[in-house]
Amino acid sequence: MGAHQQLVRENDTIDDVFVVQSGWTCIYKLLPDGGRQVLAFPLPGDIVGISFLTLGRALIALESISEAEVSPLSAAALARVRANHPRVARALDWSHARDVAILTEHLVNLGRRSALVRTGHFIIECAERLRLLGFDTDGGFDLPLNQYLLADALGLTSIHLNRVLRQLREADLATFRAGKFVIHDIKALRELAGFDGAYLAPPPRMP
Amino acid sequence: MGAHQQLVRENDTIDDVFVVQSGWTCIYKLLPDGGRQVLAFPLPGDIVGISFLTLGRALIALESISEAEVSPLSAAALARVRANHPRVARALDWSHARDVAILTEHLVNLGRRSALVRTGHFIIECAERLRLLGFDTDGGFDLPLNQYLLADALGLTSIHLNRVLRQLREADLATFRAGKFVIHDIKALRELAGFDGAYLAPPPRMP
DNA sequence: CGAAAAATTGACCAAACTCAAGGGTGGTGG
DNA sequence: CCACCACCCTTGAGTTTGGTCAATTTTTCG
Repeated sequence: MGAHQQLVRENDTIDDVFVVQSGWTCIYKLLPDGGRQVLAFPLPGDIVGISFLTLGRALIALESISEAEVSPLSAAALARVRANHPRVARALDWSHARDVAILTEHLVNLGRRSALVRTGHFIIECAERLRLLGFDTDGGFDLPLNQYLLADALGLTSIHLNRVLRQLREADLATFRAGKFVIHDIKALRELAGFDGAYLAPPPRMP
Repeated sequence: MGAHQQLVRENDTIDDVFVVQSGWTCIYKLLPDGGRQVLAFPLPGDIVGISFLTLGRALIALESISEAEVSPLSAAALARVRANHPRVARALDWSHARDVAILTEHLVNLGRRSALVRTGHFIIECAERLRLLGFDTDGGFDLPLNQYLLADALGLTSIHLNRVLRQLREADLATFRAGKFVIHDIKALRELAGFDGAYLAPPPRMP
């Protein structure tokens, strides 16, 4: 599927979850005044919409932001796999718990961190998530977003985000250009962000 | 149990969930700089910590803020009740999905709403949640918090929250005093907040 | 090449924070 | 009964952070 395809709209009735197989996606909510808050960027392996099966309808929208593969999975199929494969069921539970942990950290980010620290935290989180997926993020990583989308995730205007990115660049911490983050000094960036990756850690013992 | 009792600290290892039976509680995260972000105020009937069973340890802290009853429930007991009572299992799923929806709305609140609108939204949400629990919130409701805690929930300083509360009072929308909100004009407040309560709605058909 | 999208910048403004000082209020012990 | 203390609330003055408006430049892509 191409970039910028809408897979779920707010208030859609839902019978499937969506399994991201490759590429970048985002989930968001719109506001009456036209604003948008990006809630998360589900990555390959992530499952979107588990809770909306229970609620009966989507409270958020889902969109691809790069070329992406996203597979719908019916509630019935999900229930079957859960029933027949306890280890998979546990993995699903863990995945969902981690999603909530990421959402929670995002909330903290918006509520209690300055634009600069918040942006730094976001960068480290992305790098860490990609690293756990097996990507090498030492020097940086692809993040195929424009600054509008990034700003909507970070609760900033795109203009202010632009200035924050310049600060990061001028402090030789990280550079964002053409959909790529280059990290110059990950140690300093982690320190700036006060990053504690415990919420991303895989479970103690999992298949 | 009395007010201001800590039930779970961040990073505690966890074998139980906590069922709030009566009173007000809050869950929060602390920041390296001493700041605090309150994530939610679980009310009677809410269950705290389901996802931490899966993760093995708590990523948040839980505290009572008023006189409250909170019952621990072991993972084993929870699994048993799930297995034996499908309707209860469904209710638990729904409750958890709703918690995530509330968290999500809180995130939107912090990311994209002004202090005034955000505070208004919070008030309406509380009133609505209490109403769904059977309380009469037409004129207002008890909210046994101090302004520090409320500010930490809303991502504001207590000083600024105080000014926002004054604005609400002077606009004849709502008054907060001595742990009570009095709502003067709920219609106008809803409008101010752009409140859409869909995320709180009970499921289409539930026991 | 040329149009559209995205990024960047400047000047100015508004929202929210900081610092500092008072005021209430309820509880406790003298 | 009152003085005192702890905790919370309130307000003012000044600063900082982030937002708004309005260009201009750069990049992307057909």
